[in-house]
Amino acid sequence: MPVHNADVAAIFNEIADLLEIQSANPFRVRAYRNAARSVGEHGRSVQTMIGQGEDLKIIPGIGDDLAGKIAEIAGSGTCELLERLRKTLPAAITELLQIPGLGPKRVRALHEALDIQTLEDLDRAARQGRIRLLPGFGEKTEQRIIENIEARLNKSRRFRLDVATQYAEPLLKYLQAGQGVDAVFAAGSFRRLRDTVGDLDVLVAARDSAAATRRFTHYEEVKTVLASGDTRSSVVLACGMQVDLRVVAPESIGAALVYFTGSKAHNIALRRVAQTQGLKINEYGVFKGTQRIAGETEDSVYRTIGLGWVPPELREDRGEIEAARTGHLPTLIEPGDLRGDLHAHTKATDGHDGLRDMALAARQCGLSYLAITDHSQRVAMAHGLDPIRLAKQIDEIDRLNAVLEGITLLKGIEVDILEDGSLDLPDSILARLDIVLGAIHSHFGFSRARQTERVLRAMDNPYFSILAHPTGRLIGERDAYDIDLLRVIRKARARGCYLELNAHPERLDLLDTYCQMAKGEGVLVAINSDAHSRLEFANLRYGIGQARRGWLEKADVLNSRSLAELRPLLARTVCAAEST
DNA sequence: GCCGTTTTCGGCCCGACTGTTTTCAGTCG
Repeated sequence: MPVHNADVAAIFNEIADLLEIQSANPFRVRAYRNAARSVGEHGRSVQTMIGQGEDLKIIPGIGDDLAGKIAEIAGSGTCELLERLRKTLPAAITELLQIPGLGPKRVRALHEALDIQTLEDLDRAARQGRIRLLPGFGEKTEQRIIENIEARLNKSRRFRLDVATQYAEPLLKYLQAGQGVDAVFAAGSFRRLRDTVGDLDVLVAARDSAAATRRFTHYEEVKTVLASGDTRSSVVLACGMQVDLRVVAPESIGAALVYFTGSKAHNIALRRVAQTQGLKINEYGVFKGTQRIAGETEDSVYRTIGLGWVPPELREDRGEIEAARTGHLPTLIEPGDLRGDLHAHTKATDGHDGLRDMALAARQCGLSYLAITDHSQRVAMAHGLDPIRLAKQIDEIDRLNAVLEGITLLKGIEVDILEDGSLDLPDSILARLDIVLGAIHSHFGFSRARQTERVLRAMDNPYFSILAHPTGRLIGERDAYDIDLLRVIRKARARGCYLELNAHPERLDLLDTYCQMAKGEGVLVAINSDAHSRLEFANLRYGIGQARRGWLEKADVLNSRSLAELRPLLARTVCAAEST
């Protein structure tokens, strides 16, 4: 049974949760969380590494013990420590930690005092008013628990794109190796590079559909077969993700791809266009009466109804049909278009690697400049920089730039935007930087008006360059804070500053629709990795995907500029503010 | 449980906020 890095990460996270509820050494807990993140984001499969005799300890945060546990998980699918912990605490108890406001201490108290083991137990106890009676709990907490459980039940489970990728890629490879299989494609939201994926849609072009279907339902990660017919089948994988398979004849693959890539809205719009021309589109092709006139390729489908081929990322019925008809489809940004990265951390704060390693890794990814933007002092948990430590880092970067070849480090900061919109560091030190990212890391609950004013005021600072992760969302964990982004975008234009599209797959923030909005307002977007280790520049691919969904072209992206072109664009911030 | 240019032990993540209290524990980032 293949074990993916995401599986190891899930086990380590569960161990961390259970240890925390048991009040274990917090540093031990953190070691498991670090390891979960590190393994989950490691570019190479740990199982493959073990198979090839490689040392797991090259992964940050993995030492002797955890390397052993990874080997154990890779071999058996589980871990003795986890099994032991599950015997002392009910397995479902970790899901209680998902409820905002409930941490390890309260979960433990709820378990010990009221024998609460599951979300259902929790919901019942809250509605019966039993929780408010416990020491340390009150009416407000009880009410919040009820609300948060409701919010949770209404959300169907979706997988983050990077997690879905880890499960999808091996499955696609497995199906491709089947006998008589012409081609295999992922379709649906996965192909459109949506930030999360519900069900995975897979398309197989094969003559013998029964054989292809059989191979699919016998995939070793299949837990449940929901349906299994000649051309269509659905399964649930061990990880909980549903996969829908459709097998079509090779001559229909183009039409099937269009149909199963969607989106639904895009398909409806396409069919409407066809209808006006007396044509019909379905998953088998484009038809004039009963005669099939296209369908082998996607391009043939679009061309036959008078449209240009639409990149999958644009297929949301957000204007792409009209653009395809009039020849105004954008030439979307490509991974190779990025010349630099404007957001990265080092071990001076919460990153894993030093300046030099980060610089070399960025160069390795084909980038020619990298902004070092560690946290500012307010983010105490990350050991944020105060003016003295930042000044030291500035000097270090100067020294390093003198010897580095093929890459330039920019001096920057990810400075906290404080409650009143002021910045967490004095202008005297910001003035020495090449770039200032402003970011919100606290008070997510402000009203829309207050949150918006806070950010607008921050942009008044003449050194402010880029608003980092502009909505603060963490996919599947925390909603975006309430903010009027159109006003923010217009302010950015007036002030000569920019918005970030944070490429980390748990953020992908700016969202696609706001990218489109920024583009419409003439504000450039910076696609940044927010790398916390030298391995995380690979995340830029997810940022590019989201940018493409947001219609961004090379010219719309700040860091598609060469360093020489970039510098005046960053300098303009000061001029623009001073002239206002 | 990891890590190491004060290196094999002892440090690692601490300030702010909330809701509960009446001086603070728990949670969050």
